[in-house]
Amino acid sequence: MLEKPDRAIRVAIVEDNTGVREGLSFLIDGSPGLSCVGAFGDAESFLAAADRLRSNVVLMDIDLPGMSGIDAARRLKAQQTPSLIVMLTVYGDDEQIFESLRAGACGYLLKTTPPAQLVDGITTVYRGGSPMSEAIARRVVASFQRPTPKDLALADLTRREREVLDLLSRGFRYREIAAQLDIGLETVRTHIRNIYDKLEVRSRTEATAKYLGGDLV
Amino acid sequence: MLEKPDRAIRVAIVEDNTGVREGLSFLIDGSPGLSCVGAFGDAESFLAAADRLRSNVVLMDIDLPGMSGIDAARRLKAQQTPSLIVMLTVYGDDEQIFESLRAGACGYLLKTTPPAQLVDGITTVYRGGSPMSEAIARRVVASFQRPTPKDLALADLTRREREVLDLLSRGFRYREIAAQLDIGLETVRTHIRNIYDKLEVRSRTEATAKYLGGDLV
DNA sequence: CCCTCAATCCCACAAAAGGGGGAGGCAGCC
DNA sequence: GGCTGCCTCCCCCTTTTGTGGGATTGAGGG
Repeated sequence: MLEKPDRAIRVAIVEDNTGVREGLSFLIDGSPGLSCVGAFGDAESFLAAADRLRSNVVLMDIDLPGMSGIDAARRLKAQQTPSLIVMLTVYGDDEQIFESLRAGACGYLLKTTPPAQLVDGITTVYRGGSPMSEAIARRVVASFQRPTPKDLALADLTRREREVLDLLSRGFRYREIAAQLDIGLETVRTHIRNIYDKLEVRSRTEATAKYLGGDLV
Repeated sequence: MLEKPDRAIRVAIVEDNTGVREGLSFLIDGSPGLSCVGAFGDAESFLAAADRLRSNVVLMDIDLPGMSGIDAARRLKAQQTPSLIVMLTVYGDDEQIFESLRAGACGYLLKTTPPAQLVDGITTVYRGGSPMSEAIARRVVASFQRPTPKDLALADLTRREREVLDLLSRGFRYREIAAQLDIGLETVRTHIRNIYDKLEVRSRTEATAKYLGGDLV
């Protein structure tokens, strides 16, 4: 039952707007090397069909009637189906970007993406890349940069204290830290007390949270 | 003192290999809209000159004699100079990628990047994007996805145990956890023992690392 | 009814961590 | 020469954790 050339990248579409959906389907089938193997108006019907589709790439809208595209991505990942998911949406707010990536999306394109770049994005994700609209990529990258409230406090730490804190946050015991730095256990304790003073914390876990910038508490 | 057209993107290069450095300089000056305003063989001399360069984009090698490109990026960010930093290196290991991004890099390109895409990357980062080689982008995106080895172990935890683990990972003491859950201290201890058993860890920090999916150790 | 399991609590002991104090050596600075 | 900051180590003590054994209740299933 071959309807399409076998080597083409099998693309599925989940998009509730009929016009957009058909436009995408048309674009994909009109692109050499790409084949649209399914187009769905909601996440539920897509998930129901996902198994037999054997799609390589899924273009997923986020704002769908019923289940959201993000939840759909999560479900798809939970299944055995190893599709590459590219979110295709009008929203570019941090919340949805990071939720999507956590849910397993490999790419994130805005609907303003020109057709040629959309096609390029599909081949890119299939090649092992992660297509993202420019502004999206910047936000993703920016998320790695510590907002630096911690850097201020951490800036007061001496070199040695930083070393100790680093090891401390990795879970090493005092004696293990002492061994690694080749100093005495009491010295480690002194450093740690000074670190706690400067960071205004009272335990290893709190210090780790501050060090890693994770505002856990 | 205008040596170059004023509207060109001012690009600085930090790269210890002379041949590569000159090649990059040549490429940039030969690209319309780009101007190489400085090329340095080490981080120190670049940082010393950074103020007067007024570069918009810095192409930064990582493996340099003396200070590493990552440290240089950190320093540059610490200065007031608001240059956009694009790492350009042969290394693509996770450690260096994420350290670079944390240090403030806005892009990460491998040296295998073709000249045309390199030029494109410079304009992209100047436009507000974050150029990354395909494999790099995928790693960055993948870092958001909980590797889910933890989910498997975590799946065995009971509802109560999850609650305790969550509080435990936030640094609360046993008695504080007990108070919040309105149970006895001994019960908390029992839960924690069971959690440690199931997660196969022996300390709070290890449990936290597994819970947060952060492979700290 | 018996069994399992989650959830609760208890005792005891050892190891680790946290908090107070003090102190010496050494480098750099005024 | 004094002063300061960093690194180093020591004492004593309390609190918190980790580990070993238990036990009881209640819900749910075979």
